[in-house]
Amino acid sequence: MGNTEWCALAPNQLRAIDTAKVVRHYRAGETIYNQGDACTGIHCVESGSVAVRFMETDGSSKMLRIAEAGRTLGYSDFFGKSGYRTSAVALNDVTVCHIPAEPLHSALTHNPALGFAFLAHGAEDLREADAQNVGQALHNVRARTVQLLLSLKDKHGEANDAGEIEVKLPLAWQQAAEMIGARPESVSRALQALAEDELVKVSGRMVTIMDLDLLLDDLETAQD
Amino acid sequence: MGNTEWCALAPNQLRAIDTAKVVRHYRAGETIYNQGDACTGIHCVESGSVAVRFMETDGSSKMLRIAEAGRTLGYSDFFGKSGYRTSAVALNDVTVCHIPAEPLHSALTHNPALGFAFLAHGAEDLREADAQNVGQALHNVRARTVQLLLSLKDKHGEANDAGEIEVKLPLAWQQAAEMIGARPESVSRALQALAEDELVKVSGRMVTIMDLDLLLDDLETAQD
DNA sequence: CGGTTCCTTGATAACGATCAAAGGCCGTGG
DNA sequence: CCACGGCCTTTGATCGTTATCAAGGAACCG
Repeated sequence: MGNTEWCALAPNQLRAIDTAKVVRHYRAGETIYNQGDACTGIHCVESGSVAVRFMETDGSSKMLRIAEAGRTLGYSDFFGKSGYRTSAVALNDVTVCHIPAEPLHSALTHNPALGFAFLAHGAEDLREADAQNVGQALHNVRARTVQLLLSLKDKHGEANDAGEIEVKLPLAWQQAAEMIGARPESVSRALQALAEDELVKVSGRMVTIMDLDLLLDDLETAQD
Repeated sequence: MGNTEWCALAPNQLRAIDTAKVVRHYRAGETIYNQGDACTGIHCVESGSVAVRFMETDGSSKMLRIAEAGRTLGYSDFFGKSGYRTSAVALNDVTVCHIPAEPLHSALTHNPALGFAFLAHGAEDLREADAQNVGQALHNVRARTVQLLLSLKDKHGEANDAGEIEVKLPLAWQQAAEMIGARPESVSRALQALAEDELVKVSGRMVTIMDLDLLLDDLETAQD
């Protein structure tokens, strides 16, 4: 199960969770759970990337975040206990293990350290949500696009021979647009502008950051 | 301490916290803690309203949320353990009690129920942050203004004889604008438009919702 | 190869930001 | 009690960014 919150567990507790857990595989586009479904437990992403999105009553929706391997999904809905607030959809081939409510609840009651791990996890998610809020309110599409690139580079970036960072995006422009609160056309134009300024190179879903420092400078210098 | 997460505590644990806590009073505009300060514990709002805001390196800032009586401040920074991510400023006269790290940590280790309470609290904050994200991305200033009004009416609204809801705003337009990611001028104009449509009446910081259902309809019908 | 889906490109329009100025509100001090 | 200064709010005019609409092109897949 990798080195996640579960490290906090004693061997016998871990065994109880391990026997109860269900491992599932999803292909790109498949739904892991749907907004409104009853919350039967939590989901841990073991590999792949999962999009978390929220849909409004009128049908419009927004992608809230991307959960990478090692992240836990639906835990906040679990503790909030009123069904899933969001939907989770696989962005590529994904392995998820589902942990039913009961063994989890029991482990939490017997091991405070596990609770701390979840609290830290929750703090991190809130931090990211707040950061997105701030970015959306204060920065223009170009800056938000850069921020998205920067946040994706950690998990999806790879340095090449030229000292550049190649980021293989796990999402379509359309979805990227949804993440930063813009239209696909605007993201397309923003990336084009960045390419013209020789800050990045774009080729399909592969974006190469030519000079990380220059890109960071660009964020600082941004007019809004 | 009202009926907050602390209800989960046994009498002797409660006493330990009670003796360690420090009650403080703040006047409008005073700072409870500053972004970047070391996190010495958590703060519970006992009365009044507290603004939580985040400032960027360039000086621009955004108000993230308003913490009302009964809410806990800084807990996510406490669990994230790297200083306060945000600043907290009193919007009006406020009573806050500060609970130092040590007794809190100890109570959490000995009482899993307290951990659950904080997890639920965190889930709620994340839910609200997500909702703000969605609103900011999908709705125009008028709709966001309405949403802010609706969210404030629960704590600051009061029904009058005519069946209307009078909402006494705890913040200036300027701050309201910062919350919904807009400029004060835009909020002013949005409220004016709502008044012209006879959905609300505005008089200083008192906003009267003339018909809640009509206002909700307006949100649904909104063009974006 | 035809279909779908996604991306680009261009033209236009609208929403909200920005700038500037004037008017209220309130506390302070004469 | 009135005058003053500061801060917030309103109002008007203009500008810019981004959404929107529309059409053409590229990539992918059966």
